[in-house]
Amino acid sequence: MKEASSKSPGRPRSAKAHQAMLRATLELLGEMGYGAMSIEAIAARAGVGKTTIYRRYSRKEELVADAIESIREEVLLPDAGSLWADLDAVIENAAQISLTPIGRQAVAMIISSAASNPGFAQIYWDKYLEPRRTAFARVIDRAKVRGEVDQALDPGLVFDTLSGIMLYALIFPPVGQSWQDYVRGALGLIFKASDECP
Amino acid sequence: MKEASSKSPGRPRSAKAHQAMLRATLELLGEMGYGAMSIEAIAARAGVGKTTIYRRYSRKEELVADAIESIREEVLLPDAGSLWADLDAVIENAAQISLTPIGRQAVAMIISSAASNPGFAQIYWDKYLEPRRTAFARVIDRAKVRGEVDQALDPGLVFDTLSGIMLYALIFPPVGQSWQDYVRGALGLIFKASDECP
DNA sequence: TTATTACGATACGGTGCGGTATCGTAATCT
DNA sequence: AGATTACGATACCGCACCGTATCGTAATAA
Repeated sequence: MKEASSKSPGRPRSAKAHQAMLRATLELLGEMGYGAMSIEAIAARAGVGKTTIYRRYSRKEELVADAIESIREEVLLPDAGSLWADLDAVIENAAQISLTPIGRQAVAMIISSAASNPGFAQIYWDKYLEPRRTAFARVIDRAKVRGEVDQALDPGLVFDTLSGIMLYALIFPPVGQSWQDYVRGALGLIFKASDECP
Repeated sequence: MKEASSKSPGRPRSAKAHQAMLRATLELLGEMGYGAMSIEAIAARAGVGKTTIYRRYSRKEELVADAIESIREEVLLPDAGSLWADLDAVIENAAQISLTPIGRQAVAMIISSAASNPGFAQIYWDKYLEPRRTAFARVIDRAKVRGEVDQALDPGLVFDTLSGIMLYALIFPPVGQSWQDYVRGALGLIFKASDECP
């Protein structure tokens, strides 16, 4: 009734239970962080038995990696008409995701376990950063066509710098200014340069 | 023989034991991260009794906060003659600290617990970032005197952006390029702008 | 000296979690 | 139908840790 695959006999694995445990994993990750998270707590939150989790994952890292990987999203950055209108869309998109508890804890986990478990950083890169980096390159391309920025500007480097300042502002929230405005100001530092400096 | 204070009678608290537990805390923080660190392990590593720790700190966060706070360092940025020579000194200084296991875990801890325990971020700001931010402002001032950058350039904003890209490069190490060179390239993005755009 | 406090070491009960096993039930294949 | 596999629930053992208490010893003040 759920998964009409074929192969083996017996009751098939419940997609519902699987989704519930991934969801609970993300919730708890956001609430308490990777280290403090227990399989028992995840099972309880998801309303599934521990067995059902252990049947799928043998280690916590596998579960968490899969949970993060399950976050699929579209990165849509339609042409807003001008460089800054496009940039505002980029900032807003990032704000709605990175300012989330899950986003915070995911980043913290990546940094903390970068040495012992580089897989987390890879997943985060593949699933989150890389698509945005590609989309951002298109924004810069459009700006180049419009003559708004230097033709030689490296989109990847700009994206990394932008990501950096966003991350920084996430940890040390600006005072007397919105997160978005602050990021916009830092971005101005870069694009004042590549305007047109003949 | 250790702390010749006055007041109360009885054996005074051992400065040696105190220092040993702070040191062990930093070591273990770098090795396994905040969450996985136990008081028992700290006591064992420091060669002190658990009692001796509990007599001073009632919670792990207090101990860790104090340990991080105990890292005192001078931030010396002597005039190296040119803007880029000064900047190289800044980058090198940051590299030697942030690329350390302790530095990594400290940052991870701050991000992870930023919501539940803003004290960590505050300590990091006061003890690490703020002194560097001030020192960096002097670097920019010198560059302004030399006419190397725009007079209106905001030193704080530049510093934040620089810190951001450093943090980003810490999480996602550049490939085929040293950390320092990568940061230098990103910095070029900013200072190409404020060179002299007449 | 005596009183007082800290020390390292060890032991203790309590708790939470890991990971496995078991149970009765539910879903699916042949 | 019967075989097979997954399910949620629960119990279980073992372990690591927490936080406190206790012990004999060391260091200091009066």
